[in-house]
Amino acid sequence: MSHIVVHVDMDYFYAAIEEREDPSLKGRPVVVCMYSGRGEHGGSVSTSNYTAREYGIKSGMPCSRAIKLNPDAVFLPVRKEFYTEVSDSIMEILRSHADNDESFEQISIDEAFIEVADNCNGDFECARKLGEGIKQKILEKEHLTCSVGVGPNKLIAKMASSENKPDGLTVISPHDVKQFLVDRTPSQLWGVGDVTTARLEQMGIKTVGQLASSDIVSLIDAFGKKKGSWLKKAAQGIDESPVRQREGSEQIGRIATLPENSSDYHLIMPVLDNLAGDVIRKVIERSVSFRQVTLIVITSDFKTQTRNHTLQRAVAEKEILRQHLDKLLTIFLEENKTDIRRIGVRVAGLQEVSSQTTLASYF
DNA sequence: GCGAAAAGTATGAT
DNA sequence: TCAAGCATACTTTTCGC
Repeated sequence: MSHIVVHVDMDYFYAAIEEREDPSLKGRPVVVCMYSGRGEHGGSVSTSNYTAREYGIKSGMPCSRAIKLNPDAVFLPVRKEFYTEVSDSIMEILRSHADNDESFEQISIDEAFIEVADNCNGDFECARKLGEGIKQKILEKEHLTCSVGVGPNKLIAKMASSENKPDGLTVISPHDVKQFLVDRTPSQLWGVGDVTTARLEQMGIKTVGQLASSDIVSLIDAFGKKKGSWLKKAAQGIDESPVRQREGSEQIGRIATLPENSSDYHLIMPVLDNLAGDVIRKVIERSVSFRQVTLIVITSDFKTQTRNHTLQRAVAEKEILRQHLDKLLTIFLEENKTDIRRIGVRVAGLQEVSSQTTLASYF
């Protein structure tokens, strides 16, 4: 049987939660910020509610710019752990509507796909009702709205959910896919960002329809084999990637802005040490160990560089992580003169810590 | 010179 | 002009034979 994918996207998630917690915020522009600690307003906008968006305030924008756009807006710092709790509760609802546990895929703190072809016996009208049911349940349980998209694959479902925001529900049946896509801009395709858009424009491709009928060879020429052929298929509404349960992220990282740009080990290492502690905490929580350690450096010219080390065996110890980061940083500072603006840690090559004792006591 | 692993970069969404 | 903190996919380089 063919697929029916439902994509659920929470509306202005962080800001909506803050509104819910403090009803006096409703109707006012609300901006949730990630502060860098550089001056009073240093940082970027994480999420803004729709009232704030009317003033042009949106994700990724410097907070200082948001203030200029509306000095009367309410600015709040992100409370990630709290939002994660709310997210977990919502994901539970979504998971319960999927065909089975394997047919649920959370892709971010506020978005997920579910496959419902079996539950709906291939019927898109049934999927619409299921989507309405999900919206209702989330509203009852968490007092939050979401936008839902239904489509024959993840790509179309994701784009459909963006179609009517906020609090929308859009169903695109296989028959509607071509019309749905043809007049869109390539940037509306999920996976096409600024860089890809600019290159397509250079090639004279301004609509998804044009992309769909453009020459695969020239696309591969410009974007490489994988991305080139993906673009052509996506433009035709074809996406075979399955909805699959993710076991949790493949990497765990933390990054922060230094109090000032610097190349001084004594200023940078303590910051790095704190980040390493955060990472280790998450590692322990997930009960995993890691084999790769990466130092992330963003220099004062905003270029990102990474330095990596692979361990002999997977570990989960703070001291070992610290040691390797220290070495990577020292080498980096020896080889580079540009000041550092932001510093980060990432571990990867994660493996489940097989708790032998637990297993043994179980049997 | 090969395939695999490691290292490093580009990209994207919130 | 001002620019956060994540994760993933992809590409290039190095390693082991």
